[in-house]
Amino acid sequence: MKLTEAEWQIMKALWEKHPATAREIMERLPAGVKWAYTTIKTMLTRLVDKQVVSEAKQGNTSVYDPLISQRKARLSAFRSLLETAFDGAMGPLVHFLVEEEQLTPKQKRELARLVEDQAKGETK
Amino acid sequence: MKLTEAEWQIMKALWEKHPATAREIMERLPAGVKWAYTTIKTMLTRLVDKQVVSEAKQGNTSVYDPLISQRKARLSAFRSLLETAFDGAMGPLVHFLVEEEQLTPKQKRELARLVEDQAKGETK
DNA sequence: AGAATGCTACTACGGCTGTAGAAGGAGTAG
DNA sequence: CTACTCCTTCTACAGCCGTAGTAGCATTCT
Repeated sequence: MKLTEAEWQIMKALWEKHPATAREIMERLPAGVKWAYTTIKTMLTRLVDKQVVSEAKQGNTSVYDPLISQRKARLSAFRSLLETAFDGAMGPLVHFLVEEEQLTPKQKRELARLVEDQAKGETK
Repeated sequence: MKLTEAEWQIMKALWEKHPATAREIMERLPAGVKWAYTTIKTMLTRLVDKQVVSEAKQGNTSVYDPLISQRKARLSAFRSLLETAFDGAMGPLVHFLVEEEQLTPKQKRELARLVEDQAKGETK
């Protein structure tokens, strides 16, 4: 399921600690983000509609839980980028990553190490 | 500048060969994509408004050119993903990439090689 | 000249997004 | 009982996106 930019904000707050009420989510949003309470409610409702979040009543208050993991959401966002911007192939992305100064030397070394570790584990 | 999914299709066709007319772009779209000619014109107009494409008259026909490179568009899309889905940090993304089976063994080796090459060139 | 073709500019329209206000029920402090 | 506070649901609205139709002007075939 595709999340919008604003929805990611909500979801991040929710993944961080859940279940959570709308108010708790509001408090956990990044400092810069100042949405009205009802804005958050609206987005939560939409997320529930999208089946990305579940809603349960606790007294008169709704309590929300993520229905998809951050991992899954990331995967989906990543795939989408790959698809639209890199012809769906890792090749161009890898190339881009390495070429575009996207990595600090440290990250490059870390990446190299991680990749090597993984590569080693595989049958050729 | 942020491109939408549909705009990426147009842009890809345009990067492939340009300058190009709307009709040429139409012909160069992936087989699956069947947009009306005017749809393409509309999107081109919007891209011109967004200053992502330039338009020049050749007789009574418009000829379009990309104003941003594919590299730059990719960079921007990539940054946006990084920002919204990976907390703006390469660390989580790298981790994700290596963990999530996003790479075939071959790609991992290639990535490792590329990364090493780059890492070598740098002052530690 | 008349008809067909091709291009342009303008208009449209439903759905999604960001952002919220308003109204109303319920618990709580006085 | 009354006022305040908090939560909920409904409604709104502008802007962007996907997708195109229509009308009008120029060129070209017959």
